Amino acid sequence: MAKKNELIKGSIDSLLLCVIVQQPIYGYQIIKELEKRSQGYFKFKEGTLYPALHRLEKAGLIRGEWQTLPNGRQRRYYHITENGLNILAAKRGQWLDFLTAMNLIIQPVPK
Amino acid sequence: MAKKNELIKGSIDSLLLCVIVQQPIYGYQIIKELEKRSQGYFKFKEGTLYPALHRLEKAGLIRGEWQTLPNGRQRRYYHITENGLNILAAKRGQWLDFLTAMNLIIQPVPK
DNA sequence: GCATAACACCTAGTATCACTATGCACAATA
DNA sequence: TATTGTGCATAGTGATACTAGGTGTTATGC
Repeated sequence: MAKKNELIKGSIDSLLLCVIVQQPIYGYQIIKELEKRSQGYFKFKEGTLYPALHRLEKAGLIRGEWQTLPNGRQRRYYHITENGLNILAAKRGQWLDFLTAMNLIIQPVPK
Repeated sequence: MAKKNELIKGSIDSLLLCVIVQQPIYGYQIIKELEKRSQGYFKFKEGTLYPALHRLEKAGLIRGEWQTLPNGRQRRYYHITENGLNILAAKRGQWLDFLTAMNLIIQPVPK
């Protein structure tokens, strides 16, 4: 059964923060942005993204604000909070640690 | 509240296969081996390891065999199967892909 | 001698979380 | 006109790593 990639689990929060930290951005655009930047690797579904955004907002790492477009439609723009910045820095460190540990085990493609 | 590291999810199978592929080894020793090789980063609990081993065995990626030690005690040694070798190769590739994608997003520690 | 840690296996229950599927609403395109 | 794209949202599901507990033996510390 092996899902496509269980590795992704636990990485979403970091990915979202990485995108949001660069500019206020709304949900739908985040999906597009992550797909573009990862050269098509990350293709999150709305069912994955929105709950994650709500989680992050509830945790105080990001803050969302509704904005009304000229045509009357609404978008919810997220920006990162002070706390979010700290957590993002920590998460980058965690990623490096994890990466290092994984490579110590998985790399040895002795051959 | 942000578990220590959700990134680990999805990586266990690969880690186990990486260790088992090098030598027949038993559960308890796998924990020690992963901790040693990762310089203390990976410290899996039995409650994580044994179900994972059973899962891999059920999937046909590894095979376990009970061995009786001179003192009469028993250990279950696991070795990798042909299918396990293939999956391991695939998982190594998946790891590289994931790694690449993650770095494209997370790396930009501009500054 | 006795208690604690280490060895070595196991399971049940829980929480998390990314997924599928679905819904609403409007705009643009085919 | 029908489909695709934009933009938000939730309910339900499945996978999985965790906590917490259990069994029994051996080695170490006090």
